[in-house]
Amino acid sequence: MDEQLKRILLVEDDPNFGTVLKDYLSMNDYEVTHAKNGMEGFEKFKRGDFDLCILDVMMPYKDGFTLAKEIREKNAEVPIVFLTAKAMKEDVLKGYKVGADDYLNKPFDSEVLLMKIKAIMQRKANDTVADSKQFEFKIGGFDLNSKLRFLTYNGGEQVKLSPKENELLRMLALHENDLMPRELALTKIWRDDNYFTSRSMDVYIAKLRKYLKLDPNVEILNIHGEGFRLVVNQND
Amino acid sequence: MDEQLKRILLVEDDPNFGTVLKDYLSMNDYEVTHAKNGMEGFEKFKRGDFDLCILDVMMPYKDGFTLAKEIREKNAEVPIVFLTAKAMKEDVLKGYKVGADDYLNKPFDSEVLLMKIKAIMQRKANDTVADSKQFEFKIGGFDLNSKLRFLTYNGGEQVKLSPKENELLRMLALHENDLMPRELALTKIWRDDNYFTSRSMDVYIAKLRKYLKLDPNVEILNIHGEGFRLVVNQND
DNA sequence: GTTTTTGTTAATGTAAGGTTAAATGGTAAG
DNA sequence: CTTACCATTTAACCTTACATTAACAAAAAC
Repeated sequence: MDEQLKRILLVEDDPNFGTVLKDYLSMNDYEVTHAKNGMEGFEKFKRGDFDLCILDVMMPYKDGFTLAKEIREKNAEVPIVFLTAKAMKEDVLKGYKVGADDYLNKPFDSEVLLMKIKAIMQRKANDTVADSKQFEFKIGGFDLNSKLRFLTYNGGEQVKLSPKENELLRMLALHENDLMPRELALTKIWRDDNYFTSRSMDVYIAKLRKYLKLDPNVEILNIHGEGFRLVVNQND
Repeated sequence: MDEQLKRILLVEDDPNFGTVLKDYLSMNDYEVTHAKNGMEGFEKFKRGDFDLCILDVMMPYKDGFTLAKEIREKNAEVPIVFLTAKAMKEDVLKGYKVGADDYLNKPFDSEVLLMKIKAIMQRKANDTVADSKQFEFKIGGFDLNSKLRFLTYNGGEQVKLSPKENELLRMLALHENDLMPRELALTKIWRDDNYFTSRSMDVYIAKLRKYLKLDPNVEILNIHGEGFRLVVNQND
């Protein structure tokens, strides 16, 4: 699998500071989603798949702590960093109680932020068993090499797969004969769950079905409203 | 099984406040049923299946306490939260005596309400053994896979089931050879008990009977005015 | 025997999924 | 700088799946 860009959710209501910070992080090879308030932040969090959340503490409607708590309920793993203007001790305590991974006082040195981000990502990378590391699959008569992105049928011709084709087929293979929820592929591969990504996914399902037609025992079934199922019949 | 939306019954006679609150909760991903007085509240409670009740204490004809008592008679589990304008101590006591889970004084911070709701739902989620987790059933010669929604007869052809077919058959299977009350399926699956949902359920019973005809030892019997019974005869 | 409940089939409306082609956007070659 | 190519998204349109409602028949209760 190619190195995915690390994704950061930045929730910051100050438009100037937020934009500057977003640009700075983008320039340093992070993919940044910027939400302008707590509500928006939570919505975006639910729809995406983030490696780190940076939350401003002081926000108008929903403060950073409340947001952090909501995020923690959905996901116990994702690292959270708080930004705060004033360094009040009780706030810091509150933050760590909610499961903060770090704390930064505004104004802060942007390089310090980068280093901290790097450190946090690495720390997490180690103790995360991470989404299965399996990259080779036997699917009926096919062999999928997900690292090199190709599919072979009975040792014959290799079909090259595009990145999306590859990841989608891999995710189906990880759930062989079982349900692969639509939502899972959308949040993990497309990193967004909406009408258009869903349409896009259908296009890719069609492409995969075309490839898999070679083996009549392999098919991708739809489970209406739930997702897809890669089934392999053994009628040998 | 997919995450069901949590359902809230809101009983509040003030139309303005009620509507605003309903909208606010809806925006936060709750499915809200709004009743404008105690009578209506009780009717709707009986017909639906709610995860939480929010009751205004001061209501014209039937006050919140009386309503709460009636609700408790029907269901000892469902969490109840009272809304009250004045914070009179004896009222609070009365509320807890009726089995309140929490108390909120108007005007209240809407975020506080959200947090309390979440906390209560979680608390309940833990001590609820939750509706059976069984998803595979043997019904005479049939195998029902309720997660992937299909029915197999003697290991042969698979029939795909629609979500409603699947849930209904699963509920029948959970009560195999016993009465499955009409009302149970309607409140649990259709989440509403009225003439039309009842007719709809009959339609689904007919569909299931068609599927089950393959095995002469399996049938769905009606118990007039009560419900249905999935019987498996062992005349081997 | 009349009313209520249930059985069954068909009609309707809506949402989800399937398919194809064109638009977009990035990247490498010319 | 322009062109050509590729992966992906967007758009349009079509098909299928599903749930509800209607309409009428049959059975049970009263």
